[in-house]
Amino acid sequence: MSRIKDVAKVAGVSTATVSRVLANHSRVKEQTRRKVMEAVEQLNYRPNLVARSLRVQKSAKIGLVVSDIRNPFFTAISRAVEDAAYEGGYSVLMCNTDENPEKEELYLNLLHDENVAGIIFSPTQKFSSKLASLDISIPIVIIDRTVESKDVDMVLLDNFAAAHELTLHLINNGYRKLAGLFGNASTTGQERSRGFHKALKDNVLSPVAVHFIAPRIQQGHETTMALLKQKEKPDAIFTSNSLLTVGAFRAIRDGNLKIPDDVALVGFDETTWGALVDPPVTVIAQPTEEIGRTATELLFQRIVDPGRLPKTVVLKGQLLENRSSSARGT
Amino acid sequence: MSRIKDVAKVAGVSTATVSRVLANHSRVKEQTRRKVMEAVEQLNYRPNLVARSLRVQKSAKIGLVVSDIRNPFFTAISRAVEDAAYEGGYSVLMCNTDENPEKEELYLNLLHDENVAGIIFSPTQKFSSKLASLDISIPIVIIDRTVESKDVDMVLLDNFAAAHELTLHLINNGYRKLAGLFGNASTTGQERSRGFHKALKDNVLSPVAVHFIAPRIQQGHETTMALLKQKEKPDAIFTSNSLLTVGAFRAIRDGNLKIPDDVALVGFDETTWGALVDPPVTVIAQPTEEIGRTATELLFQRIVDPGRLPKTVVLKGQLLENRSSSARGT
DNA sequence: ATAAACTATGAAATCGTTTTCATCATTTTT
DNA sequence: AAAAATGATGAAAACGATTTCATAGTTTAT
Repeated sequence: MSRIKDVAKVAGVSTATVSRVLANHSRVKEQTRRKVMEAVEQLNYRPNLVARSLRVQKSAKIGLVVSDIRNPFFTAISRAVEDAAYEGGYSVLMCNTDENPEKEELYLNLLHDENVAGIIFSPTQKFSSKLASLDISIPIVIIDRTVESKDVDMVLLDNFAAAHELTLHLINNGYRKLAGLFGNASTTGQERSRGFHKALKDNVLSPVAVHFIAPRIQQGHETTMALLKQKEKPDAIFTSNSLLTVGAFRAIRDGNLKIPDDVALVGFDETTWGALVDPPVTVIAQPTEEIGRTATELLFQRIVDPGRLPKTVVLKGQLLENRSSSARGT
Repeated sequence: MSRIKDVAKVAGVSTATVSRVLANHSRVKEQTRRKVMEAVEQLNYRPNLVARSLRVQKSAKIGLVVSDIRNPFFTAISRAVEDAAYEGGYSVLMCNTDENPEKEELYLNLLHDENVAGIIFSPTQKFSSKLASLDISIPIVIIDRTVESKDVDMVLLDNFAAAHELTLHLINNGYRKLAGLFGNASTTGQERSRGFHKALKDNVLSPVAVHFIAPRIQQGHETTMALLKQKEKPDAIFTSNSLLTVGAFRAIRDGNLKIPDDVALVGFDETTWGALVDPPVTVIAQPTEEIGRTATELLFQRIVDPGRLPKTVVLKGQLLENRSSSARGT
């Protein structure tokens, strides 16, 4: 591996000049520029990014900290962030925290210590309060979940409105005994439950059951199984996250019940499977591509101008009506 | 942010001593150790990883270069690699190449320049020949796909055997007019097609159609649509990748055909949706957790001992029989 | 023709660690 | 008690880039 020193020697100039040619900042005589470029070619020189990062105290990397890589929502986000970052000349360091606050702290510190230019982060609820106290002074954009301190960029779904709309859809289609399954790891679950409750209250209804559980297929399955065995069975199940939806779907099928005749099912996130199963599942689709892109752009803006006032972008979900919640008695 | 210099000053020792205390290598008097640790606590000091990496010319990061993050297979692998790396004290820098050889080269160089300790990589077919010529002298473990130069660690599925078994399963269940859809980006598609052909030949059959296409839902859909319109319709479709399986599944449904009565469908990889749809899809499940773990372990071994002879670990897929390919006339 | 202004370049400092080498203090051996 | 061995520590070099500052060489202004 060749170093800048080697290039300088071959070109017959100082390392400072080589650096200047490559950085393209200050003026260099055309003749020397050519000499240097030739030497660079010849030696196939690439600058050492670690050394550069140490010197300039920054890098062309951004960190992406997601809470569950197996959740298709985050996969889709990752993809969008990756693309947007690549276009901006940045590469992405991706970390999976598994909804574990310890891992969150570890990875945030790690990324900070790696001199990343900024971080896109979906924090657990536990962590959100801690964020302010963390003394990392690098650009951060929060996605998917709110944090308490408002002075940070965020890209969120209007979860309340989305959940409200989804619940209303169920009510309008004739369902009256609704049960809600919400993730307990994020603020998202909280907000969606508020929309759920509001819609019910507006219609003078109360939920048959409400559970805050770990956002895992397994938990969704178990909880739904229990729900379907209880005395007052729900006629519709509202799930706040696609992993819970999978669990619920399986449980309903395992109980030999028909969707939506025996029990309707709705959820969040447009997934491959949600459209392929029978019946296809009604969901609120999140604009993942837009969330990822917006977050990356917001991050870039803040990197360029750390002083700019924090912005919160709230995006709308889109109701995709499907047969899993078609009107009662149809 | 405090530096090692600050810690040294507070503790009243030299930076060398601080470094020694933290590295835990050489001996330090218990009393000084305590002084240093107190200073570290007090200042909340964390070593600058970039500086360390520059000095020791390595880091506790590994690179994971996958070809499509939206493919659940790679998501599952990522998860396993992440976990295994975390346990080993490493963090993972994850890159998505989108089956694009340019991005592959870019990311491989980037990771190299970032001083990663090693790379886990699933190369495109185009790239595999180039790998040997690339002058990056860091530990690499290839996953999922073979490369031409044999002197590198690999973790692979026995694709030939898996495809053979899957094809035989179709034949044994009474299907005779098989069509094959294979990914054209990887060696995996090639090998699976060989297993497919071999099983047919063993039974004195020939395929109705064979297509090598981009491993995308869209392509799988289009190709299957065309297949179902041609004169000699297949009675079973073999897909070599879960994205193609999705596409085929949709196309069959769009054509109002019944699986498996009108046409059977089999594929690779255990996915959420594959088990939930009706009928559930027969697949060869890959041991993703094991692939990811093994790759990480192999990489760790090579990092420790760069001289050890390259190893290729070949894992077996598991046939999960399902109704999408149940015996004809049953 | 001389002074002033500007250009192009190199030497050296710097980023924050780790590690070698030398040194001094302490313990062990004779 | 002197010599030898061992232990603990600090000063300084090293990793490989960027950038400040100084300077020699040119051009422009007087």
